[in-house]
Amino acid sequence: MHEHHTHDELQEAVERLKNSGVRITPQRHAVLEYLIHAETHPTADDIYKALEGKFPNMSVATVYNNLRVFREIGLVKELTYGDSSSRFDYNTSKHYHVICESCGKIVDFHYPSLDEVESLAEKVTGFEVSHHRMEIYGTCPDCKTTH
Amino acid sequence: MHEHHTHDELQEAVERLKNSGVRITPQRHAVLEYLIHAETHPTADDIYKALEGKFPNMSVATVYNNLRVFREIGLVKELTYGDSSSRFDYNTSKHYHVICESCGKIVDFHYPSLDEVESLAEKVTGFEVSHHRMEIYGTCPDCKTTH
DNA sequence: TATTATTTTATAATCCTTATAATTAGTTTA
DNA sequence: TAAACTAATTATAAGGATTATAAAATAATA
Repeated sequence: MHEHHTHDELQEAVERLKNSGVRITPQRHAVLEYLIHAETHPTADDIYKALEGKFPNMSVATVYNNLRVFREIGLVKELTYGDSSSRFDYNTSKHYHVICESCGKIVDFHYPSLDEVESLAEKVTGFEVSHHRMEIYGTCPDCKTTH
Repeated sequence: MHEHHTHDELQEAVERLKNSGVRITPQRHAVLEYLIHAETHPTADDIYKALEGKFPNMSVATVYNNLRVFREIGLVKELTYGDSSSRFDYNTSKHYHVICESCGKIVDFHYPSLDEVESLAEKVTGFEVSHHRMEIYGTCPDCKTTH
């Protein structure tokens, strides 16, 4: 999903963590690295299973803890769709998601942020708007042809 | 949230259920009625608690079952935000939601549907788009002043 | 009214996520 | 570098929302 993740991106993220007073442990580093290089939007369990080989003793709680830390710092976004578990997305640039209702595939979709919607919402509701989320649902090319 | 819910709206919904071969039981009727007249976007447990007086023996499973039936027919929309439980919204007209990050209040917000976003997504991703969801987050007037 | 299919109920089970407490391991300071 | 301090990890249990199950009740139909 994220086109080019150079080593620099991981380094940058590590620096940002350090500056926030977060320790860089091997497990934490691995979770972060996995997220940055992920071609998918993994669940906590996906990450846990993927790192099982490298860290046979790692606890699921560690994955959740680290994801929370990353989220609080703003490195990672938590995506809550209808299905059971949250998905996690490394925050590169602002983008939206297109989700296949048949197979669950999630594809990034870049679109200029909907600023006017936000400002109209402020006017109409009196809220002080901070951000918004949007997802688009449909059927992906693979699922269209496969029947 | 929904400005005027005449008796007709409930009747219409009941008809739609009947036409889909769904039986109208007292519990089902009550859940539906509650949703239509709700000023909030209740969770399954909200509904369960609200109907406790009328139906002391009703099971939570019944609430969930009926909400699923309503959702499958399209009468009701399930909203999944970051927090633990889903919220349910009776589908009147298309609208969006503005959510207070401080107190959790949900306010309806009408905006012309983002058709161009959908069609661009189709072009770029090759998906056959069916619909989208959008929520706007911020601080509500009450929470702004109360600080 | 008898039959059939659906719905409700009560309960248990499941799944995801968080809490807890003990242990381990980074980090800092002397 | 070693000691001290603090944070992170682990293993486990607990929590909460939702779903599954099977028996009992109820609605629809003939």
